[in-house]
Amino acid sequence: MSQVRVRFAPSPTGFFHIGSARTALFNWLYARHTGGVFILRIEDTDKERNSEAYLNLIYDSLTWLGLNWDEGPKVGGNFGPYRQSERGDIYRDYIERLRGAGRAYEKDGALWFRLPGERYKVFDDHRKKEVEKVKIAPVVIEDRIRGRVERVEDEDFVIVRSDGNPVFHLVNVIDDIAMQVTDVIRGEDHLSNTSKHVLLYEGFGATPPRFAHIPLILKQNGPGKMSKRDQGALIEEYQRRGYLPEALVNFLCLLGWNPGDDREKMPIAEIIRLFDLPGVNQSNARFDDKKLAHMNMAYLLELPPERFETLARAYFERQADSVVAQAALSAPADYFSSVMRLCQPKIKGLEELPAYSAYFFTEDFPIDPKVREKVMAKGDPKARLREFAAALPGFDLATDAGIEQAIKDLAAKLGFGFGDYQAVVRLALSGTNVGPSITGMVRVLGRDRVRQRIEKFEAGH
RNA sequence: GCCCUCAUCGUCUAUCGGUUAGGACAGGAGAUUCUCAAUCUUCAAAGCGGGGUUCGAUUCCCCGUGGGGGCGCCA
Repeated sequence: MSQVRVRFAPSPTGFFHIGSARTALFNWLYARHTGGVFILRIEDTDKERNSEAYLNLIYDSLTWLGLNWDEGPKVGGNFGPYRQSERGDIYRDYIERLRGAGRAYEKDGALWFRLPGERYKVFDDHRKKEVEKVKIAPVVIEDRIRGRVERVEDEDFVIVRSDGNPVFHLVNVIDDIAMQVTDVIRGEDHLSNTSKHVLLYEGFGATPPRFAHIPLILKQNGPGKMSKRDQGALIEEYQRRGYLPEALVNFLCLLGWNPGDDREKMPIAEIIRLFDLPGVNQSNARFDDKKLAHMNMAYLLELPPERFETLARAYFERQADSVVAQAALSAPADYFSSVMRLCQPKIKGLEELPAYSAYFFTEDFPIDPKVREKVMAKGDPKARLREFAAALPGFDLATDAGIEQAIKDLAAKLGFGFGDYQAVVRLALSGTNVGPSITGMVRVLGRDRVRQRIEKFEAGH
């Protein structure tokens, strides 16, 4: 069998969203699974709505997700150009072939595709007008996911607008023929259009590709499919929020596909090995940001610390206008590194990082009044803090275990528990009751900073 | 309105006619721990309705119902 050639064909008319990304992903997976070719083709025939910014967003998003294309803009290929706006000559040739075969005619300034068969007129009460229909056998589509689908396409349709621009159905089919696409993998929203496409293939005397219509992604709340306007729909939003692309890709794979067993978190190489079109579900899936967040956390936890640190720095750099980010970025490299190692196992996503780590980078952090009230209400925390400060010079701060032992010794000597010191020291050092281990905090902050913060706290509270 | 399509816990899903209907996220409870997370244990939670076919249907067929999509000189 000849090599698989699939394409992802977005139009740069809006933000790149989850649904498009999943379609791109499934095409990419199928190409990688079969050792085929993944083509990127830009469907920019709608001059009114196209923009270069949206085009660049497509490139950026695909690249960020790791969905590299083998043919297309920037990388070239033997079937170019890969932007429809540059393929006018090709379309003209194909259109002439259609005219020559008597399958296209002009009406109202536009070019129409002629269906073969007997004609009759009928009133369409949805469109509130009389339309001409054609008696024609149903088009049969052997869909790789849906099975056998039959649909009657019984009206001529426009293929070139009166302004001279060819419509989507036409150029989509022409390009798939010209680029020798073997498998069309796209959203189910195109299933009803497929009858038009099959008829066009026949009009051109070409054999249609195999079709695979994948289920749609439904919006998280409310009715309908996910669209660019929905909360959490944009790829760039996840990029900006510091999500890990491998986590997002893994999550997206599971929306409409599964390996056939209970595994969920899987390396992409394993997904490529197992992915196949018959394994794709038929029913639509609702987007679930909680599950995505969980997947992201799982990936974040197992990241090598150096990579976490790199990503964290990049995240702060994107927030250059924030005071916390400024402070974090201007901290000494080894200090920043130590703080990140403390934070990585504790946070669920990079976007928690600024709030979670702020007090490491500034002395001007707030004391949470509710936490203060709670901590100061029990026992005699001020006394514990004084005792801690007094013992601090004798602590060995080299390791967490050493610090833990020092606090335990102090507590045992004076007849208190570890917790009696932990809570109030944490409050004085961070202003809150959440965070990394107290031993790690003391070690990373260092003796001087710890002493100063305790003194400042004692003076103010 | 017409056409296409889909239907298992709240959500994502497993089950190739025979299972105590399994897993994951979210939720509840507990354990662990220096806080908070994480982690571990555990609880609750599903076959849309009605007909068939069959010894036996979540699984196959039909009809409803419900969801989704399409019916543009948008893609």
